[in-house]
Amino acid sequence: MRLSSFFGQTLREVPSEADTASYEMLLRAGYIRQLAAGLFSYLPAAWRSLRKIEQILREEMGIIGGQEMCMPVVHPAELWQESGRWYEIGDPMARFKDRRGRDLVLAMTHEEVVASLCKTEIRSYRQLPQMVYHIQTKFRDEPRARGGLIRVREFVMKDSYTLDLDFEGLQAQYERHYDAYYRIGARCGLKLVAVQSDPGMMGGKMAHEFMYVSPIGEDALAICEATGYASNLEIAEFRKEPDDNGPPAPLKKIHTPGASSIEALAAFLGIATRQTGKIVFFMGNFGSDNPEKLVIGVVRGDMDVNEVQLCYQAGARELRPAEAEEIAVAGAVPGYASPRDIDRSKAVIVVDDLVAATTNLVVGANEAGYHFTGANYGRDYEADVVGPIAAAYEGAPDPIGGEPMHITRGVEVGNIFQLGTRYSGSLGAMYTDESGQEHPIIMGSYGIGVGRMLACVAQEHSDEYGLDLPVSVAPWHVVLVSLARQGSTRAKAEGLYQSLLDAGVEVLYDDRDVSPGVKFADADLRGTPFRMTISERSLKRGGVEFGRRRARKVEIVPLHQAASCVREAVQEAFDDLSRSLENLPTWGTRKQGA
RNA sequence: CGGGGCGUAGCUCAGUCCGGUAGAGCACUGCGUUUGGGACGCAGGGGUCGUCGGUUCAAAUCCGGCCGCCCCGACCA
Repeated sequence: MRLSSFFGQTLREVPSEADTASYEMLLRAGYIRQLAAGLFSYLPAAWRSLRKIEQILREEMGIIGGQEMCMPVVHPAELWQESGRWYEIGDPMARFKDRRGRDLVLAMTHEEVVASLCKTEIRSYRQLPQMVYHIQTKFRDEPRARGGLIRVREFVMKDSYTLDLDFEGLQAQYERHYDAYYRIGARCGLKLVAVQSDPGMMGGKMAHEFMYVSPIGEDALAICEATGYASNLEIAEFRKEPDDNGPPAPLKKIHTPGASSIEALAAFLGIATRQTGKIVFFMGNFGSDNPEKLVIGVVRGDMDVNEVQLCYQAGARELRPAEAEEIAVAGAVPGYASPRDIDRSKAVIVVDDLVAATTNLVVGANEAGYHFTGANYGRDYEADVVGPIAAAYEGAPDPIGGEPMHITRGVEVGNIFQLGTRYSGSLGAMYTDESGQEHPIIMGSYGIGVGRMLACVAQEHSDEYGLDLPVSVAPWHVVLVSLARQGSTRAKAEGLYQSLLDAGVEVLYDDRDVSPGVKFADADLRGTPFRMTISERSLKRGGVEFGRRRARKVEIVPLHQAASCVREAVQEAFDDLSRSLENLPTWGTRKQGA
């Protein structure tokens, strides 16, 4: 590609909307342009990179037996009504009508379509297992897009779907995806970490997310290097040892004026926050048949509630923060709230298992300015559910070996879900077994965001000068900078460009009539891993300069060897990436709890 | 959806408080000088100041509605 006629300009100044390094660099390097919130155009540079990522996805899906296909972006509402997600998912699903008034949706994902296809395509156990995938646009009307390509509304995703006779088959395909996802990350030059995750609205029981660990990530992760435990904080467990607060003491009501927070209470009484109980209030949605109900969570004062776990333990579909009036209905007094004296018909009380096992906590008295000391579970208050609802925290002992966990952040690049019969059941995707019995197909679904992968690679592989992409993802292998001022040099540059093309090297040829500084700055920004410079000066020294992007030292390569030299360097770079595949985690070698 | 910020040239921003002929840098066009890390000079082109309405002799500026973008929170397959 000749830069003189290339579409996509670099920006010298940082666009004000750039909130992450990846976004800033992808904008400045002329890869992407925002059209509206969460909607991006991919300029030629980005498109080349995205197609390379897609090709890696195709190859790895092929290796584990996937067959590529393509399913529509627009779906009839009936399909989503049958699965129930038409009703479960609210605003994130974009809905519209066609000219006949028929309800349509923009695809958020394709479980329904796959299940629907299975109804006609899969009849017999002889046709299973199967694995299909496509690389297709999705739309999710996110309440708030951010981070450039990190969180967008329209995006391209590779999503694959496995179809099995039974859970053993599902497990096998799940494990193959687990391994493939690690390989995909490595081939893109990005280290990913698999963490256990919440199956959430996908249904099913086991799920992992493949995370790019970075402070820009939106998910919090609990990871223990020592034991290998790795989990999304949403479902992270940790080992709990109750403090020894002595044998149960009598319950005593005490005056605690102004101590309406845990910190103030602990300071007032001269005790540690861990000797108190913290009460939090949510409104739980318990499904269409039940009205909303107050959900009261109780954790130890030094801990926070894990909302996902509280929701699960309470048996609610979803939680939202409760309003003051809603709290008052059950008889609770915020700031001095107590698990005692709650109207149990109006609230679901969930007590953390650690709290239930700890004696003599200080809790509110449901009366402004008063608390109880010596509160003991079972004697002084009871719960509808006792379960783990406390959020893991920095240094919390991991559930396997009790080693301290580290809380970090990560971007979810991919995920794998064991769906089971969630969709095949509701949509009637059945197969007939040897004995003539019908069973729902056992499904799994597996996604990787293509644009998000590019964003993460860009985030990881950039410096103050711009992008420095891995050879597998960079739009071009090498940028050929011509500083030619004489016609004869220009002719040599043209010849070199042609010989690089002939050698199969992907070359961006800077043939523009601009100053050297501009060319070097753009070369640094655009992220090609190698740079070759031809000029009167280099020719005087015996050829052309060649080296890594921004290399301090460059080697002089004779003109006639230049193309093969680049080709070899590119091959070496690919070989390096291949070597990084050798010691990747796999399902078989993963540590317990990973 | 709640809280906050912003909307002026392709980009980054000044001008708004205190109403009175729309600005700068970068980018772009032409000419000349330059030429190994975002050169210089001269001459140009480009904006119904997000939008609709109100106040006023007069609105980028004051007031109100709406729209859009960004940040924090909520939400997130």
